[in-house]
Amino acid sequence: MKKKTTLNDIAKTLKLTKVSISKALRDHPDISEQTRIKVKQLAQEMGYRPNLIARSLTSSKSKTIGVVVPKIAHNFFAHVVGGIQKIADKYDYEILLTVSDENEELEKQHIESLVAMQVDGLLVSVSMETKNTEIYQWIREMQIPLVFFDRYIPDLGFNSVIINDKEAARNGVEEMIMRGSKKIAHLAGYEHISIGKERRLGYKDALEKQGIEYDPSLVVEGGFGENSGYHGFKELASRGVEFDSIFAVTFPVGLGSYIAMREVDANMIDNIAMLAFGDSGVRGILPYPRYYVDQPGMDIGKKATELLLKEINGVVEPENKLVYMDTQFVETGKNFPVSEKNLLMT
Amino acid sequence: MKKKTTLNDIAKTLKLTKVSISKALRDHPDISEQTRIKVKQLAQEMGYRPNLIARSLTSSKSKTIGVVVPKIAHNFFAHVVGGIQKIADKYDYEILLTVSDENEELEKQHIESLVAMQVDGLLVSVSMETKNTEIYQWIREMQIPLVFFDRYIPDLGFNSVIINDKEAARNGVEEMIMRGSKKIAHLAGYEHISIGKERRLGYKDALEKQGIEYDPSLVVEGGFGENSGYHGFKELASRGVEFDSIFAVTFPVGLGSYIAMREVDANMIDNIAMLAFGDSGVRGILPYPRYYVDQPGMDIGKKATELLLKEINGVVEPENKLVYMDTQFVETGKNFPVSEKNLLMT
DNA sequence: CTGAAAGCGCTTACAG
DNA sequence: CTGAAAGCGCTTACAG
Repeated sequence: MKKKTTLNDIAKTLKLTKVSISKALRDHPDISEQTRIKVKQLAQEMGYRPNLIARSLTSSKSKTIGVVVPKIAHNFFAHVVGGIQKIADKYDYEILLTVSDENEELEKQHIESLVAMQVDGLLVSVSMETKNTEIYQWIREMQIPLVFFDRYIPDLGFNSVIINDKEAARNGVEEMIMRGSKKIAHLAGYEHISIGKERRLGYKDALEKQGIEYDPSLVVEGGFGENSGYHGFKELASRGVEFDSIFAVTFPVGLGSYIAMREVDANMIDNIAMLAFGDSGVRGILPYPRYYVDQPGMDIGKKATELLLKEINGVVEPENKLVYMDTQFVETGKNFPVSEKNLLMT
Repeated sequence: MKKKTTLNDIAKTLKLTKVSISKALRDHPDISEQTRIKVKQLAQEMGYRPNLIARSLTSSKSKTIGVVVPKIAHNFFAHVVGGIQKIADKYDYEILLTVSDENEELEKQHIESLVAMQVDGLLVSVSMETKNTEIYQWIREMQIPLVFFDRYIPDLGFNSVIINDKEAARNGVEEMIMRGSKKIAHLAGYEHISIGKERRLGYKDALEKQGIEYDPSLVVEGGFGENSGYHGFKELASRGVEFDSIFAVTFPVGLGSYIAMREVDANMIDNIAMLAFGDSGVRGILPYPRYYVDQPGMDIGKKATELLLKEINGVVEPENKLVYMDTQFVETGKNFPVSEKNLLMT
């Protein structure tokens, strides 16, 4: 790499000192109109760009946000990251993006190196493996701003931007029941992860409200990816219990179960109704899931980033607040008519 | 934010100097066994983490890679970013991710600020608006390592990791013809973007090879997003020309055209065969596109990153080399049987 | 209006 | 084996 031109380079050819150059470039009132113009012109000619690393070191602000997502190649998280980007752009922050791949150790390592890189704050969605909260307690002690999104750990003193998982699950399952579902299986997420726990509670609530008895043999617990859905369905099928519908904890789980379903009995596809959290990103075109809870990924990303920036600027205090984003129950091809206004505007 | 402990903090409580601490922590042979142990223990207790910003300033290596993608909430790019991450993790680099949103000006701004942040190298996929190449020439002059992926600008002296767009398009269109397509419309991308130009050339080649006359009224030029597909189809339909098949330059274009198709005549859906570059990420389940060119997003990301790291380490010279990644022609539900081994392993 | 001094947290090269 | 010096590129606070 070629050597970049520095304040000193400009200073020398102008027989001034780097301090004056620094001031001139930042329109400091100290500097006279004419030298300011002269300086800026030369800076331009010499292709000067401030070294932001050096600036960070003096200002102890890096204008950088660290992000940890469990997965990136998944519709929902990709949209969240898109939202984060939009707000970051607006306020002139850059994003250090890391992916935990649902791995607790990787998550911890990434957080540590982001902190070592002096990010001004962190945005994290917890991996499905994470059980040890030490690293987060340390972040809290260090008073490093952090906002959770989608998957959070409660009672650690951090704000979280999430959807109302329990409520949305209850509503979704009730809608299925009103549309004729009688025996609804649940491919559930781990209980120790917020979304797994809450969605399952919503499922139970819906059954109770509709006077249907909760049957544990209709529930299979697992992770949040396609593999879990695939094996979850196989497990379910092997139990020999009857069901006419499935509530999948995430879209990937629904997708995995659908693939398993094809193998077990292709006819099921038309006869088993499926509800999932999240969609494929190809709205209304995919026949599965028949019903889904539309999660506003981009809005979650935006909101979480705005909140984090407020904490960074000391406008908002970190606490255990949960900020809920609205979701929508969608019946494929019905209340989401495919038309121009639903284009993703890309 | 609480003040982090520094080398000096450790030095003081140990009545040593920061230099010795620095050496001790990095296992420099200068330091005696016992003080090394003492230092490390105290560092641990005091929760010391090196300030990577400071280290960057002295070492003039930031261990950071800047990435510019046109879109992030799109299956293909999300997979590419996933691949970039994997390799970055492996070699202990962090990723500064930016999104140009297909906007030339934003792209330029992001590149400038990434350079100002002293990234060790850049990975970029050019926005569909980009016509001015000045910023890239400057990058070249500054000898900052840069590798293009998917969408590149030729003859600027950078290596690019791409698919063989022309070849894959030719092959795909020929496959359609062999399956009975006779009049294939093309929703094409802009000519000034590599993938737009090459895919169109492939389309023409296929027609020629199969003895079908090229008909300009079957080609609509536009961008690479859903909107372009939507309006492209409407334009096509308005021309009153006959066609039995569509070749869409990207998956989003195919999706947009499909939505428009539904509006114009829902029956078309079963009668018009569609070929697109890229898929939905929900392999084999979506009825559209009937045919697609499977683009190995993750592999492209990995390969581009590996190449970039080699340039950063001076092992590979930047030149105008094009590295091609393999693609595969897929007929939905046919040569991509839905089964466990096709799970995305998530 | 311009400059000399000090410092951000670290590393490298040179003394002792 | 330990330390004093110098520097990475910038900014802040204080003199003149």
